[in-house]
Amino acid sequence: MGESTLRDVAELAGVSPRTVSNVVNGYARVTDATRGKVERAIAVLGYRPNVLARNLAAGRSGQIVVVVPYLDTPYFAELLQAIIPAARKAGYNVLIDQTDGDRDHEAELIGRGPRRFLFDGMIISPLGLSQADLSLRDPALPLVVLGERPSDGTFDHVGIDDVAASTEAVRHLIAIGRRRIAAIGDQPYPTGEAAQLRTRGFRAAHAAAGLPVDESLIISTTRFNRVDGATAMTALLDRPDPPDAVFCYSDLVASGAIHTALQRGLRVPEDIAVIGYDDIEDGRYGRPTISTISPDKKAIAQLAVARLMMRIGSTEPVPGVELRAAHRLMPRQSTLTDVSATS
Amino acid sequence: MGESTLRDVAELAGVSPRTVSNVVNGYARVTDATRGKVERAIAVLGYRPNVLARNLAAGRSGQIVVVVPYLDTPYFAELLQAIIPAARKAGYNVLIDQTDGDRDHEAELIGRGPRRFLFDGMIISPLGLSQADLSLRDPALPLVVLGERPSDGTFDHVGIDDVAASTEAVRHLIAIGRRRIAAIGDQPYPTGEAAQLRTRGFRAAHAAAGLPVDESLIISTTRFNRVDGATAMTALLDRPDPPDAVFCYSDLVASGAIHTALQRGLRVPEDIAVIGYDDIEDGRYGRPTISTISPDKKAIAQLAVARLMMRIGSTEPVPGVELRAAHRLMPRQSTLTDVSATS
DNA sequence: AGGTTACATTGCAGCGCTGCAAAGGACTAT
DNA sequence: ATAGTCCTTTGCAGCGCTGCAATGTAACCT
Repeated sequence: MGESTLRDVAELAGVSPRTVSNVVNGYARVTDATRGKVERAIAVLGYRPNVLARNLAAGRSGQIVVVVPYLDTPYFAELLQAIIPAARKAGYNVLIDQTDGDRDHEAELIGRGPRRFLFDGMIISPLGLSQADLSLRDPALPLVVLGERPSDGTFDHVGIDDVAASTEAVRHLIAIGRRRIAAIGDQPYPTGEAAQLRTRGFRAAHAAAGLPVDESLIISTTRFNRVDGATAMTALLDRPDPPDAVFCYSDLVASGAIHTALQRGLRVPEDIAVIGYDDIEDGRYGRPTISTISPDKKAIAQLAVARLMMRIGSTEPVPGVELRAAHRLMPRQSTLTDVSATS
Repeated sequence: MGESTLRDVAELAGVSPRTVSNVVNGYARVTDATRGKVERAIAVLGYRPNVLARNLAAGRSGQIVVVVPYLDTPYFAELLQAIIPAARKAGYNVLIDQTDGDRDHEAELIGRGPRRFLFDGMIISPLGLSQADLSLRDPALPLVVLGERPSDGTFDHVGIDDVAASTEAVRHLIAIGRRRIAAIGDQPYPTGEAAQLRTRGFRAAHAAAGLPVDESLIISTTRFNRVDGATAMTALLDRPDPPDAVFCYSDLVASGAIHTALQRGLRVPEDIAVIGYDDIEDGRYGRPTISTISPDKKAIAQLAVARLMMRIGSTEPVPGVELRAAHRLMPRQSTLTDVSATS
């Protein structure tokens, strides 16, 4: 059996193709009798609508694209897991694009590329793109930005309050009695805005507690992964005056840092407490479990998708908004010795 | 400016729409003069072809879908990185689908779902699907299977020689003088075929060296990740007679196992040697670097894409073939003490 | 020169569906 | 009985492109 079309169904059901279309789309008022006939015909023929034709006729692709720097970074993988069902529910298929954080690749995607027809809108987590670059985009592209690139007023931005979250993380370290606190993950250059916000929180928590900040304990990294954490931790522990706690800008960094500490025979958290950021699944199962800042990924996904749908649906330009999802401090074994319940 | 169409370009260039189409597609013989005119018009109008319309007219979607159980598993992420460019080069866009290893989800994808129109073919790495399930698929779907589900003759299968690779891995452990070798990752049930092949290699290497296999050293796991490795290693080290080497069925498992060993104050590889499988990037940068079996991911990707293109292009049913990509043993620090060059 | 070949270019029809607006039919109000 | 109202169903045209086969024209052959 070849594929049957709307017309075939219409013929078999004895109605017009348009009516079949109405039934298929749950449109308008269709009498139960008609609906029954059509549905029976659909079942008999095994008809399924041709998405391609539908999209061409409707002038949309029915797909959105989610652009992330790295696919194998658990945080993005988990975020995608939240975005995909949200988009499906809204009737959209999700394309995934990995950019490796490459500026040109990202720029091409938000520009007027030929692939533009494949998606109706984009959710992007930029890495290489600077604030200025973002404004050079195709203005006709409905866009929602994740992470830390505040909106220029023409697109939406969804994120958590990084400064507040970071402040909480460091405040937690102070609360458990640590005084020499290091930070791993600063990125003191234009595209490192996300990192800089965390550094601001780091400072803010110190200020609030009346503690001085030892600038030499703020370690920069180019990425946020295990190796970076391990390397930075090695440098910290090689010092004559190592820290007694570390605030890592991602759970992967924390994981690498803990690994190094353990390898050196240090106890975590007794000798050195570690807190991460992102609340990735791995951190909930390792030993020790990793204390972290848990962004509400589901909320981020839903906000992003909802805004994007709105933008896609609207003909007028929509002013950009800043949306904040919730976050929670999750104390676990890497900062507490008496944690029984984890998760 | 709204989007301009083929017709607009044709009008401006003073040729027929069909000629513009020919130029755009690099088709047929077009005189340089005509091509020049058309290209100039395209540039002036900023024309880009509407992929949707093209696909509808051509009766294809221009997309293939790659189905993997987990997106955040580095092996799959890296494989995807190889597949995507290969598919793009062949003029196809890649959709990515994660199934969580869920049988029903996988079954739906290879069946006659409504999303079928979104892709012309599928590359799937099944996990929940049994051999029998695979044969229940939509026969009209061009399909290439990765991993260990040998072809039933109607689809292609691309993989490496798991038995041979596993044998090499264990032979390596024997060659460096180990005699009590454990295996972590067996899955003695129908969908665990991949794991079972590795266990076969494990046995084969023992047999070839005239060593007995201690069955109690073969540890089963449900998945292949860090936590599984850590848990299994804990069990092994708690024994009165712990092994002096471990063959892990993935690098993630190896990573978890090494983590546990180090945490217990053991030296790797001196006290216990560990070898993994997959050659993921993380294993090349950790401490110690992880010895592993490196499947030629690029070759796997290229073979899979090439076969799929062939299937898509062919109208006749194509008999399924078994394709083997190369693999290499990569000795690194976790099995050798004097390794200087890693990679 | 007449006929053939070769090639660049074109026209037609339609992929399968939807937007729009009108037609048809049943029913109510006067 | 006639006009008006409401709701279901329909027809038309076309989204932008390509497959196919045909057209026209220039170059070639004998």
